[in-house]
Amino acid sequence: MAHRVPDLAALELLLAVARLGSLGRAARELGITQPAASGRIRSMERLLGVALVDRSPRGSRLTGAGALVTDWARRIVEAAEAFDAGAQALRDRRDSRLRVVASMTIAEYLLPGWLVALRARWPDTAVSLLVGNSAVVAERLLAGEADVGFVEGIGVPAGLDGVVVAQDRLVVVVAPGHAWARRRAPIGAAELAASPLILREEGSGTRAVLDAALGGLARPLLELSSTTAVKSAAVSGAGPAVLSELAVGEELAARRLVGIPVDGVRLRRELRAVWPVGHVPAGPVRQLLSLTRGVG
Amino acid sequence: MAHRVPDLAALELLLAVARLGSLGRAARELGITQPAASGRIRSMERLLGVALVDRSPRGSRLTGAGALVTDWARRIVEAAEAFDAGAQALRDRRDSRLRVVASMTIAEYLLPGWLVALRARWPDTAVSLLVGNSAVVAERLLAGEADVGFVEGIGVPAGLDGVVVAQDRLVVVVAPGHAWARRRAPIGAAELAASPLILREEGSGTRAVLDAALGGLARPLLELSSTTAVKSAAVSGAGPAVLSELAVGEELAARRLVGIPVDGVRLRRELRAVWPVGHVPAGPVRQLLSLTRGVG
DNA sequence: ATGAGGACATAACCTGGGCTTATGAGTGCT
DNA sequence: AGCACTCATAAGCCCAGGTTATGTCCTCAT
Repeated sequence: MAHRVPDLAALELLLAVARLGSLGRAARELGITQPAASGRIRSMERLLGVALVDRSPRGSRLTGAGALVTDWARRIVEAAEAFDAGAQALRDRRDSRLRVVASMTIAEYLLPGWLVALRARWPDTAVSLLVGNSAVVAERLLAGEADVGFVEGIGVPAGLDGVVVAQDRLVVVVAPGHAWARRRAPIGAAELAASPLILREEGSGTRAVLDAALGGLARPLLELSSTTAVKSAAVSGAGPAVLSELAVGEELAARRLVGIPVDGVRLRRELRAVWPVGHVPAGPVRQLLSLTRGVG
Repeated sequence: MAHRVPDLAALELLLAVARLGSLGRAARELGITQPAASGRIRSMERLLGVALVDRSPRGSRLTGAGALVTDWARRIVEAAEAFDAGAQALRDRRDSRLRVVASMTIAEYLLPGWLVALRARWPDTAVSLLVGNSAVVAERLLAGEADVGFVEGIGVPAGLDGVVVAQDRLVVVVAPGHAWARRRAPIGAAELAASPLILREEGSGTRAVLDAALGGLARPLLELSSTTAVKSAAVSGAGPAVLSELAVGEELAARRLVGIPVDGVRLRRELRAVWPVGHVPAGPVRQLLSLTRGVG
């Protein structure tokens, strides 16, 4: 698989060429020499079997295929940037200026994007990240070992203040081929509770919200231990699944999964930024919050 | 940037270790030796500055940080698979069994996912891909140079039959900091037509749909020549933008953009699979359609 | 207890991709 | 004409990452 996809450096080079219109300028921007860039693009074209750029004595322009490939490449590079931002935070365990402690869902799906944005606007803010459930978040904040926390759930842990930064909604999804994908009427609470569903295991946050909403009645068709596994099962048509909207945003947009409207069930939960009471967010914390809520 | 992100082979190895629970088995699956896998994981941990797997004499299990990193890595690998599927199709432009011609939006956002699924289920189907507007799609199909086409828009070009495979909806989006992000009431047609918007250039499919819906009245604040540019401008807070839901699914899920409800304007458009009249879809075409509509 | 087997680590060696510098050739502006 | 810009080619160097061969540790079955 990896054999047929150019490496990240090559993809970034391609994006730079697309943006700057010249191999040489792209090379300079990436800190390599022009022949290196030339060779890299050439070997990428050989790998893909498609001409990507039109060279001319006064610059290089993408071919039609090149434009398409560049768009696919951009997806990879963006995912890599999110990875990098998250990894960077994970690496700087202590002694960094902004210490974040967050729940798994937020750390997985939201934080990388925020960190990319944070670094774009305030490149000098060093961020560290710790992952844990609500209890861990509260403990670290109150011990002064973290500057800001993110939790999902109904309330704010004792001793903390907070604001809602996002809504998470659980959604019922099925593969496009499933019978439910063609129904017009929303599903009611009773029917949902009676239907066997693909779910996270008991004890997970997602499962807890669903059980609470239904009154502890969710019937498992499959119980899987990771969000990804649930998603894969649903995509492959095993049955209806209940998942965080955050986890399936891409699948819904691409129609690999279809969302089924639900009626009479409260499947929202708030995602909150939290901090010790009295500690008014300032400095880096405020910067981060401004990105998540758009108040800055 | 690329310096701090492991290469794709390393990320795939990490996913394999997570799945199989053993360095050696993961190595075997990827066709390399155990010491190579061991070294690769080690150098990845050195690069990230975080322990990713717990080695024991009876297997390897992910650490907490490792699980998080693995999830981020999965995003990159999935993007790479889509890239590969698209590139493969582009490469086999000639002499292949399933020749697809599609519009830009579909080729960029939907086809890669379909092709990954197609290859997973029918690995021997060689796919080729050509991109063009509706006229090009019709021309190729009628000339017998393509087996199936995908178009976006209101109707089916003359001489072709088709089915709707997905709905595309134009959405109005703003950055979370924009004033509209906090309004409760939907925007009406008149207000939308009166507001300066970030738009694709005139002549693009997206712009055509918007102009038609508003009666040719859209007021540009910025006119940009690519979907990506419009998206970037909107994310950076330049103003409200109108974009295909497909293009912003990820940004909406991650709350980098906020969708504004619109009232009284028909912003849907159908995405259709098309073929020459009389040509009942069969073989590979039918396989592909079964993935897009879930009827197979 | 003791030996077999699996899993990971270490060591020594080898190969090739990708970088660099140096240079040539085509185009257009002044 | 000549400068300034583009990209291509050639020759040489370096090291990341692979391989084979071995060592250590644990567990399980005889």
